[in-house]
Amino acid sequence: MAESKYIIVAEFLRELIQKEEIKVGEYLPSENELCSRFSVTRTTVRRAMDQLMKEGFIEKLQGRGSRVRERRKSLGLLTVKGFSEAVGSNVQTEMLQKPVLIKSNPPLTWMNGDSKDYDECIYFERLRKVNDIPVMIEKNWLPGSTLAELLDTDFVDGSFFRTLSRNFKIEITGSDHILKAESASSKIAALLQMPVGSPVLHISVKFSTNKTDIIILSELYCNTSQYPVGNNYSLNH
Amino acid sequence: MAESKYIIVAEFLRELIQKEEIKVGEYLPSENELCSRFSVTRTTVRRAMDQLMKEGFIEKLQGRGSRVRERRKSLGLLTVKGFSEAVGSNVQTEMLQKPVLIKSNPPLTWMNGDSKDYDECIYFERLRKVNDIPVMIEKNWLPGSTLAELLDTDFVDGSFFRTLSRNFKIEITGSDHILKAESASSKIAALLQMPVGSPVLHISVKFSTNKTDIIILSELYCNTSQYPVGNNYSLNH
DNA sequence: TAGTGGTCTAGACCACGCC
DNA sequence: GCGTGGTCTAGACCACTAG
Repeated sequence: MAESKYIIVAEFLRELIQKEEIKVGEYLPSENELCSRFSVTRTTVRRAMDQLMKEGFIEKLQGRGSRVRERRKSLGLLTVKGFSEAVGSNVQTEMLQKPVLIKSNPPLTWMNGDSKDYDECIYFERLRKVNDIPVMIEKNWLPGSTLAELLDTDFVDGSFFRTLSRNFKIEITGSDHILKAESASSKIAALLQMPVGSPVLHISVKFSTNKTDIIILSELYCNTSQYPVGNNYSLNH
Repeated sequence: MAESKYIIVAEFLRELIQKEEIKVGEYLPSENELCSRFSVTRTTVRRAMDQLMKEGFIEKLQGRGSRVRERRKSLGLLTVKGFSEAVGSNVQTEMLQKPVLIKSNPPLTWMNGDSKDYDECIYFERLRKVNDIPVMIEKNWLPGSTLAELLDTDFVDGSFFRTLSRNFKIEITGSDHILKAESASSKIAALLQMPVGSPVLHISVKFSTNKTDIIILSELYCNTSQYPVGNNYSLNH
């Protein structure tokens, strides 16, 4: 069964965006041009573009055209995106543990019932700072070894998610969060340079992607005293 | 300028759902039936239903029909919905302050720059419990006095959001969150029955609605030790 | 005025669920 | 087999933006 035409058109455009052959703010080919290029009707092209709009890749401007937008703005801060896109300026990232293949399971928070066992996964750990003040510890698990290439790859612009998009065509399609306020353990407190027992925001995240077999698990510990965590949601993509 | 036909069809269906003339799990009229009822083509009807799907009201099942779904499931837990929909069972709500019209501004968190001053707003405060354990304090502001009727209205099924939907056709279309882990003040600690200084999750929320002049502001304080806060996001409505 | 996206028609055929 | 939603065609006219 061949793929639908609108999916083919959407994939074509999505790849142009992922490879940044059309950059943020630049316009896609017009609907009529895409019609003739793919020999389809405008309905089909519009369907493809509606899909990309829903995914947050583009926005349409009547009378002007369709433009690539910054995807983060349509997806929210910590909702489904990483950190380097989240805070505008003066963000530093310290890699506490470079990506390695480990032989144990990811944390159990999300590993109940629905998911099989993974005998190995890729793990890395980072410390995020704003203006040289540590604000977040980020532990990441990528179950399975499908993406072992990641071990040898430098992150595109320092961004994990951008690397997944550009190099592997993996896009985040959803996320589940569990939020807790906890007292900082001695280890967490030391890394975040705060007194032991201070309140920290603990977020467990499960990201789902367009590849059904690929998920990403994260455990975040945030010092919110100066930089609270933001999140936003909108139906009007 | 008359409204588009697909908007008229969508409004017709949305109202049926809001009034629960079609209940959760029940099927809408088929696309073809709506075509003849409104004298439009299937394209137009499908457009209307795509809109409702995006808003989270319905889901389509190929070969069967289109069904009303529980909207909360498409919008996430604390993302854009209230509490009584969020936790399945054993939830009690204690009204600490019944809705009143107060003459002061809502809290300043969201009142920066973009928004005008409100000389009055509706305020109410609730304590949410699970299995008789207090888990969340909820302070709510509804700027302006447009909805003064609310003061005399009992909440539909005890739900504030359902009341807005059923009685006022107000639907949540988005939300902004600011999350902080804080130490419980004596007042908060007393209400949540936890020691002073315990970590509490403080969430400031701004809800936007389909009526541009109506927003809702909330300040939530959660004891997450037993009942953490959940949140989820998905592109695949 | 030319080009873009927004709405809409009147068909067609396919894939799926159910009886 | 029948009814449902899913995909697609080949047009049409409108609303908006920009040169």
